[in-house]
Amino acid sequence: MSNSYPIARVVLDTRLPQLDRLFDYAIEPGVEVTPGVRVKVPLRSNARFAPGYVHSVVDNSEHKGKLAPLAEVVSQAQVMPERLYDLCDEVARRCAGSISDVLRLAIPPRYVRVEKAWLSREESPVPAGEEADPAAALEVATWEGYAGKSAEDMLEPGTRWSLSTPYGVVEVPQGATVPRSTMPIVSLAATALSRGQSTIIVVPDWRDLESFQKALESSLAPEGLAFLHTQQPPAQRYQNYLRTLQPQPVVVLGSRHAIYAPVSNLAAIVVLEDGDEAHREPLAPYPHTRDIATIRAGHDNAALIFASMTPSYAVRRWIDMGYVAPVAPTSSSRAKVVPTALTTSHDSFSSPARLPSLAVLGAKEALTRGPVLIQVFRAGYSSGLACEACGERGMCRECHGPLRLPRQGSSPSCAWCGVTVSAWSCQECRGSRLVPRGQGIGRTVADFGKTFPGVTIIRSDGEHPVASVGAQPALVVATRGSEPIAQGGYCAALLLDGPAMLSRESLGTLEDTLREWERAVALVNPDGTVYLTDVEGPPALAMSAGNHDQLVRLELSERESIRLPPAVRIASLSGPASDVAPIVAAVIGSCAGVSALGPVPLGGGVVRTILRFSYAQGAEVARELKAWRNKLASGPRKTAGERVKIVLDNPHSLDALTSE
DNA sequence: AGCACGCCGACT
DNA sequence: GTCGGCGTGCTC
Repeated sequence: MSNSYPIARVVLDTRLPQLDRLFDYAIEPGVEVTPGVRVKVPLRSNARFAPGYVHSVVDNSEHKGKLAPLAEVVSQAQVMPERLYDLCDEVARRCAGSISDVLRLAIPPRYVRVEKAWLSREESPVPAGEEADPAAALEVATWEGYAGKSAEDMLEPGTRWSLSTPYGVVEVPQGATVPRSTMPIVSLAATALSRGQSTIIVVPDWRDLESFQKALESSLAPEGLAFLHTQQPPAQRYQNYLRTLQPQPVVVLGSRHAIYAPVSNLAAIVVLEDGDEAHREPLAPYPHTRDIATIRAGHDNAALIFASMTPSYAVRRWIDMGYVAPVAPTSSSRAKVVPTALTTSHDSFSSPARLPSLAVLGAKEALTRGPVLIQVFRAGYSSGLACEACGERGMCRECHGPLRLPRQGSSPSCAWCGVTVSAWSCQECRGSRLVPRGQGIGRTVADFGKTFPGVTIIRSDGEHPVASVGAQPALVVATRGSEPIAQGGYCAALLLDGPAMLSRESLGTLEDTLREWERAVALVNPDGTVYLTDVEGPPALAMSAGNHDQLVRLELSERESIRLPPAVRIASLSGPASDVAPIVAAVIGSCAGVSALGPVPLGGGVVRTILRFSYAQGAEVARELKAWRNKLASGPRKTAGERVKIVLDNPHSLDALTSE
């Protein structure tokens, strides 16, 4: 079979930013090449071959000069459809990164046996269930009242929503208990599926994966489901990826990478808890699910749904701008939240379990009926400086960044802009001495045993997570983010270590803390009580009222005035000072209104500068940063290996000196 | 990254 | 006179 279009435009799978463009190769007679297939191409020397994907097949080339022929067509599987290339291209441009880096996140590694079986699937008989209605019986996941919105309204193409998920837990037919928050999302996905359309659900972590998997499997036929997550065995991941290439509608559930699943008839993208750090990709070019989802919803004209107990700062900002519309359950039954101050004044640091008596009494009473959750903060967090007199955080006058002591006995300096503070005075109380803040208190299970004698204690933490517990009375001590789901819901919860959580030295502290509290509250029965211990002021008021709007708006307006994300966009540049400085100077020079924080020395001649710019300037700044990065990559080899690392829009860049 | 081309010091 | 140092630049 000869080819009428003899030229293949190829995107190379390489880590070299200089090669981040399409290359033309001649297709030799008799070689069958279709867009999206994996190929091997010669690069500079015939001896070496680079892997790549065919972007398109054309009949003429812009390239002056002789075209080398494709070395090999790896397989006929069209794993990079044009729509996926277009999505990855825009993601790369937004992050000032290479498209091949993004493609590497989107397309799982090839697994030959799986691919061969998939390519010959037409020859194998269709499974009996395939022709059955994929959106079979939906008894549990019915659409509960959402302020006059129907599931159909939410699936309207191009609409954007912030969906407040309901509290509590619910039992699915197979007997598993899942958070009730899964229900409206499963219902939306089922509605789309019954109309012959696909949905992508991206969740932050393994607990949500498990819950949603159970909820989806209890409502939908397995033919209509595809799971894509990072901890999957490679064969299974590739199998499910290939499944999403098929035209049949599907509900894709997964972590970060699932957002790229190349389904062709996308009705909706659901991002669960977009404020969770796990939605940021730790590999270059560090895209965030929220941003990829926004780009993709635009490309696919799909509905975009940010589902969470409480909106993230970024989504709150979009709500206030009118970019997304908030929807909340008509009737929400949330457990009562009672802030309880410490009533005892004994030495809290040596006390075995530093608990207010009201909370202890409440927990003891609840333990006669069922499980009680105790949420604790994991030990070891970055401690900063605080006013010795009033405990207020030590902040930089110039940019409101956290103050650090670079060396013992030296003057404090700002971790964000590097300014050294010679004579500090507290803005709250005029105190003049800064002292290091204390570390979190490591509480042991044995400590709780003393306060609650004779009670079964179950521990769940990041290293040894427990997914679910039964309905029997037990004290479930869990680090934040590792709370098991209790059958029938918890009868009560104690949220401990609030002060430690809130004093974490990070831009995301309040947002993260509110989210982690609410997710614990959501696991408690609506008729249960949550004791928020030792927390006062606006956070305590917001939690007891069950409404964070005012608190978050206040925080956002402050960030607006001091130019911090998400009110502005940021780019973090770290690397040798001799490389960072000219980039910073050039970007500031050519894009009016861009300002820099830093450079801050990171040690070893490496510095970091944060650029701040408006959303309107984003595309221009990203383009310029990418051009600089490519220029440096092909520059003198002396500095290679420690090139400049560019990370866009990661508020974490502002957190610690050592991060990134 | 590789692997070319390219313009200055000690060698058969 | 050449052989070869690796600085700079390109890869269809």
